[in-house]
Amino acid sequence: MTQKEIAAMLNISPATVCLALANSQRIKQETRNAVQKLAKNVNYRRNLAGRMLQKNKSFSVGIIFPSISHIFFGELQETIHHKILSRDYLAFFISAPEASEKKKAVESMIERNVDGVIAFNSDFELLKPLVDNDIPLMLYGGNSSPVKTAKIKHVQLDRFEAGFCITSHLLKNGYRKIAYGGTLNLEEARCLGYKSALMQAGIELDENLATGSENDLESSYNGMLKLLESERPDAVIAHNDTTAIGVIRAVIDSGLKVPDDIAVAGFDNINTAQYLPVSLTTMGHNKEQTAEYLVDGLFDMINGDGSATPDMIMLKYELIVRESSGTKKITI
Amino acid sequence: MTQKEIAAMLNISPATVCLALANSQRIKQETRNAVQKLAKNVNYRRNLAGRMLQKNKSFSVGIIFPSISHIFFGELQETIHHKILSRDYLAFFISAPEASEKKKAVESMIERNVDGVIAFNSDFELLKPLVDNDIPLMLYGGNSSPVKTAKIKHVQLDRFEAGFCITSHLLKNGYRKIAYGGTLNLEEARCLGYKSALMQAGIELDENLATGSENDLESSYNGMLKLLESERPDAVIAHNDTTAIGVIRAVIDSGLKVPDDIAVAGFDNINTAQYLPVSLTTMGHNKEQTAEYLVDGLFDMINGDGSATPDMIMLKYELIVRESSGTKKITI
DNA sequence: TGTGCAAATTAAATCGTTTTAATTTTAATT
DNA sequence: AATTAAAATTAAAACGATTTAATTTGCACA
Repeated sequence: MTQKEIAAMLNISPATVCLALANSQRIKQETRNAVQKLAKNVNYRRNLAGRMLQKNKSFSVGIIFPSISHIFFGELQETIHHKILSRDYLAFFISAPEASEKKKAVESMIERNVDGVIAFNSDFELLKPLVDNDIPLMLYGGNSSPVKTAKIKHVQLDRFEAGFCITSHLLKNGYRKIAYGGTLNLEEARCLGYKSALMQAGIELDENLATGSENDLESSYNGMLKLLESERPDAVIAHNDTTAIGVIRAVIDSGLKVPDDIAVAGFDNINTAQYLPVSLTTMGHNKEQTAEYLVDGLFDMINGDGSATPDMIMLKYELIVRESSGTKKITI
Repeated sequence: MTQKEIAAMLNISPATVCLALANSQRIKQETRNAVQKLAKNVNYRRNLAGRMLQKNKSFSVGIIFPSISHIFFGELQETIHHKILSRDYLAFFISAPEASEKKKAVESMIERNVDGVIAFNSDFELLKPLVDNDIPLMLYGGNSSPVKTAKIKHVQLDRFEAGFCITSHLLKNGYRKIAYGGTLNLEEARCLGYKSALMQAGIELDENLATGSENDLESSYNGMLKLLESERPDAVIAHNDTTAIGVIRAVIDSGLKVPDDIAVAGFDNINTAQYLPVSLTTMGHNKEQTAEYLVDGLFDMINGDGSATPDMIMLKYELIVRESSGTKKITI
């Protein structure tokens, strides 16, 4: 059923139908009622393709994740999704771990005329085509854009501070031999914070004291098992909470105890963290607020000039101490 | 940049450009090359709105979940997503816990002309408008459709068997007072299997022996704490793995041990289940295979007549025994 | 130099909605 | 009844890609 057909049924013009459906004042109340009533009766639903073409908008936004199955992003997705839906928009979620997939995702978004994009931890270079096509872009983490446009906003995360804080926490509690659960990348702020805190305590960073694993469960579990064959750290800072779960399990399977033998901490404060049999010490931040800023900021750029929301915010992490990091037992 | 503009630049007709871009044999190789080369140079990207309108297809499918943040669905989503992407389609994921939200989601899908829908655990009645609009529908769980069309397929889950199996497992290991972690709904197959196994062992179902909680972490945690105030089951069958995590934590916080004092089991075998500090006994099934059937079946209906894939498959669960269910210690 | 046939190209319509500018209708005023 | 202003409606074009049917071009052969 199309507007044209409705028009024919009522012996009026398609233009009138269109305006009446939009409840325009230009159309007599009586006519509007008639159109709306008939539309309802015949189950009319406007065709978005036609609308998109005419309006040059798609009423959808794209969300590019490194991985949807990463629990933390799943949690964010739910909230983001909700806020987008309430604006009568729909979201294309794309999980694109690899650069080549990200590139393809970006092409897809342009083809589909998305009205805006939120991208997580992405290399700006890959997102550039969006900017070239004047598509509002909201960045979360990742490297910051060298370009300054009215159509770009950022959520930065104080990962240096977070790495520093969690390391200091462990140091304060007496742990000295603190390993990194994941790939120790000294280009990354989190790792720099870790290094900096160690240095301040007079401890030299040992690059071998890391699992070197990917950030999934299996890999971090295996990485930790392997590390324990040659080293015996008294604490581990995991790249994130999921990684931490793998690390803890490896400690247990090596016949050791968390936190008595080895303390473990993560990042993100995923929902399960506090309910784990060994609850998890972690650096958390407010996901609800993050999602809100991401979506509000994006729509500010889509519907307005972007001036109603800040161009950048810096998210602070907060230390959440739980069972997985106790106090180092002094062995005499 | 549009096809028309490219046509103007080359002094040929838009029709030729369109055909050349589709690499049609009808166009001379030489012309095709010229068009494709120019298109690449000027960064031409076809506009999907125009294409949608003409083809009456959207090259996108809708996925309706009860909740994206439910870890199990997150895991499925990743796989499904991947398989859809590889077909040059995009997916709208909608998380719609409430009936009203599902209804809205369905309207959205129709408006947007999705080429097919996968719906999880949904009441068929709510999905009916899709069928009326001839949109291929793939159902996972939920109540089965009373309608038989070439455009509907099902994945059924043998939840009765699963409930029966996990309960039998616990009974066999000596547990007698087995509670249900969640809302005991005797309309639901899982619960019926539970009841049936109990009956077979000569145990009467005690409807009070349930936490009565929702299926999120917090609610199941609180529900279990509450239950422990009045009852002391020796095992708990949780509605799913996430629920099980909440239950286990409640047991621990009540000063009891899993599985020594209380055994716990779940459903779904989420990725974390085997890595938890107390690894989880659960009823699992092959997610990869599930996702494959869902997507293959859907596209079989979208692009073909649906005859290449079965109209219904029944997924069997498999018992995975881990630490959370030990053997009941005999107290003399 | 035509004739016929195949190959290559194109004009024009279509998909459904929206919008602008123009037209028609209605009502009010003289 | 004529004039004018306001209100209501509408014709027509536009968005961009695709497709069908028609036209043009090229080439081989007589």
